[in-house]
Amino acid sequence: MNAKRQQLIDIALQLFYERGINSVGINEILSVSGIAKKTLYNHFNSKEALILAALKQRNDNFIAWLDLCLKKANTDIEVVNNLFNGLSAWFSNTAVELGNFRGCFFINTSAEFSDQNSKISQYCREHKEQVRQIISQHLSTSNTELIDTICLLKEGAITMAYVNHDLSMPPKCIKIVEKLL
Amino acid sequence: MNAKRQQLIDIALQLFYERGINSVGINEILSVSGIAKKTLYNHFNSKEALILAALKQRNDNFIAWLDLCLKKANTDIEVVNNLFNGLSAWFSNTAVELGNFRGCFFINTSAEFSDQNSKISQYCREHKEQVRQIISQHLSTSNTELIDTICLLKEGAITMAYVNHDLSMPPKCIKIVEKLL
DNA sequence: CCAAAAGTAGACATACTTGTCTACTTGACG
DNA sequence: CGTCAAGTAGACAAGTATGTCTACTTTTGG
Repeated sequence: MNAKRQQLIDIALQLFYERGINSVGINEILSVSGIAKKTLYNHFNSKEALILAALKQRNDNFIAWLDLCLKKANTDIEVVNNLFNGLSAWFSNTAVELGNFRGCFFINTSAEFSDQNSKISQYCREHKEQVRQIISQHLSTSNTELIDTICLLKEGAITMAYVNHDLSMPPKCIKIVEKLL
Repeated sequence: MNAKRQQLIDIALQLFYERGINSVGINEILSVSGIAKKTLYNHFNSKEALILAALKQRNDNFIAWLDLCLKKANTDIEVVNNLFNGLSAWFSNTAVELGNFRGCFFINTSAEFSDQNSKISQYCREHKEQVRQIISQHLSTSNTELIDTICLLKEGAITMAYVNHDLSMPPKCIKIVEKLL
């Protein structure tokens, strides 16, 4: 049954994102989901495989949410507005699809796994690349300098929201991009 | 003896920064340092106390390095240059005082400790506040918008260097600030 | 309707975690 | 030179981690 598999992924993602991957054990995922250990190891070879599935799930959710945000925009400046207003909504837990804000799952996961060649770290990198692609797709220009700037501001805003508890950056990001155009 | 205490802090900081706090056990710190467990628990009540001491040590190192970087500047634009050139040096392991780059120790630690009210998360926040203060001190303006922008770009550059393996952001940050002035 | 697949419960192996404690040794200093 | 703090080595307690395995039950499809 794939339902059990999906259930495991969903609960693992929620717990991993809420508390960090290394702070959540297999046994907790099992007791919360009410699924047997054998079933988990039928679907996933190891905890790492489950982590990768949870990362992929989060990536899918995030990309879908972002795409929806940016799709509504008609001009480049609207794309920028929608991106940073979207971040604001995420930070203040208004974006239901993304769950309670606890920073970027991929930044957090990179921080936990120091081996930069591990599949996990690589996947985090790929996620960031995909996000960049989505942003790029919705902009009419292929000005890489501008896209770099937007990504830079985005990462800064996420980090400051999580670490500094400063949620006020997204509007400032919009102003900065406006000035640069 | 305070020498043993300092030795424990130094080795703990190195291992914690290299591999993440939750991935490094007390026993490893002891075997690497060659210090007895009793001695560690004479100086620190718990692993958490050692973590806090390591965070403080890193904060001291980082602030000293940053202050030295910025001190050499005579104008605001030079301050900005020195800041981001300093980050470049850090990312490419040219800033010996900061060790091999593995992202920002405080961002990484925040990611590992989900409880935002814990002393550890609070200390990470305080570190970011101190860094902002240092930058602010070296600038002639007290334009908070500008300081926000610089901090935003700084956090973005650190995150992209670590997660994306993109070390090229600092020069771009300088250009962005120049355009905004 | 029955066989195969997929589920459950949970004991178990093995390894590692933090923190305590005993018994012994070393070194600094009045 | 002897006392006492500070160090060492490491066994131990109690808990947790991942992953395996047995034995049993439920679901499902031909």
